[in-house]
Amino acid sequence: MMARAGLTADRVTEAAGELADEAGFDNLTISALARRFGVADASLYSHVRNLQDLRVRVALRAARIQADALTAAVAGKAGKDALAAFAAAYRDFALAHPGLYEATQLRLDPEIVAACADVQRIFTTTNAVVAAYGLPEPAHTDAIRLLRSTFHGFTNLEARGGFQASRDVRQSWDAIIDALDSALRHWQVSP
Amino acid sequence: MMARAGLTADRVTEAAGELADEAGFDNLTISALARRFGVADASLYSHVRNLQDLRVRVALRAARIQADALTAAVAGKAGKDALAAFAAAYRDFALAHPGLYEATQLRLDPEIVAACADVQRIFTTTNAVVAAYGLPEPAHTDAIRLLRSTFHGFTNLEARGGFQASRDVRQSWDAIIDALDSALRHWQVSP
DNA sequence: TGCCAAACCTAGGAGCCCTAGGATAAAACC
DNA sequence: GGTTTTATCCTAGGGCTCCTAGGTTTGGCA
Repeated sequence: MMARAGLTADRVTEAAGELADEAGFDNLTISALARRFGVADASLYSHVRNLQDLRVRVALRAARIQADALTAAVAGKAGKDALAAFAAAYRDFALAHPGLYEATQLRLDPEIVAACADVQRIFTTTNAVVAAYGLPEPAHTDAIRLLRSTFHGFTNLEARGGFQASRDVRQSWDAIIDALDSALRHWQVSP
Repeated sequence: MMARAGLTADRVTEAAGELADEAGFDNLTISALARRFGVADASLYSHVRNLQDLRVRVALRAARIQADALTAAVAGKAGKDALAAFAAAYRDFALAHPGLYEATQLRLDPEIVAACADVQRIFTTTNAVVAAYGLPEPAHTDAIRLLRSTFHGFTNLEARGGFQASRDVRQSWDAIIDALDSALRHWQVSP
């Protein structure tokens, strides 16, 4: 009588990502997702253990998409070129997929993080961008943290309308890349 | 028979802030707050319109505390001294009051933001710190956005355990302040 | 002391998460 | 093609949350 929706863990996760992008990761809910499929809430539990599991799946999917975008952006580049390309890909991903970007901020089990190749790819790509500046440890690690903090903080503020001054946000972003590049080149290595 | 809890909007908001600090802003719930007072859920609705209203009240309270800390920290300082003091106060607040800090990230109605003196104090204080570096517009605004982004991103990452390398987080923070100071001093003002 | 405005209550509806166990469509096998 | 098996999807229901409506008690004040 009623045709089946043809659900599977992947399709559910994919739709969950779309829902998160449209309604926000916080509003990613089992009920809303079931409604989207025209299915009872309970039906989703055949494919997903519970809401937390669904959120983790979306986060891992987001990591894969983000890792793809970042690694593709910096391929064959170095120095400021790589930094600018990395930054552009980072911001573009956050703007194009606000829900997935929120998902990347989910606190994941350290074991999952260590085992997830996509998360590791993000690490190594970030590492490669900074490595071109030739900083010794611990400055290298500090520089990575600076970049992660600034990119994350900026996109976060932008996403929730934190910049209300008239200055164009994109131009601020470009100026900040310049400033970060300058900071990396002139990093003061303490003894 | 049963002694009254002596609730009032302020006491409710204060307790809500404590609960948010202990359990996280996301877990600030009407039920949990009522339990904390030993009172029925419905009783709180005499003092607070609804959950969203409670969250806004906590956010405004957080803005006041944060504004107090920031303005007190930079009083009488300028240049890098002011920057370092601002940064220390910012991070200390985020670490001491994780729930209130999360509350400051709540998306508020622009009218409320404009009308809230404490939020404006945070703006003017940040503005003053950057003003000492004498940057012309639009570099001044870009520099403010850099600082806000980096501080916000760093504390956010730290709060959810985003820095897992062995490098001490506090030392990274200090190095990043140095780097930001350098970036502000050497800001490249485009024509 | 008696009245009034709060403070606080019980009762109950709606939405969400999740479990248990049953029905049914699609695939696998004979 | 018919039968068995499997996985998909269902209904029923419990617990937690937010919130409303309307009643009861308390503490202060005339």
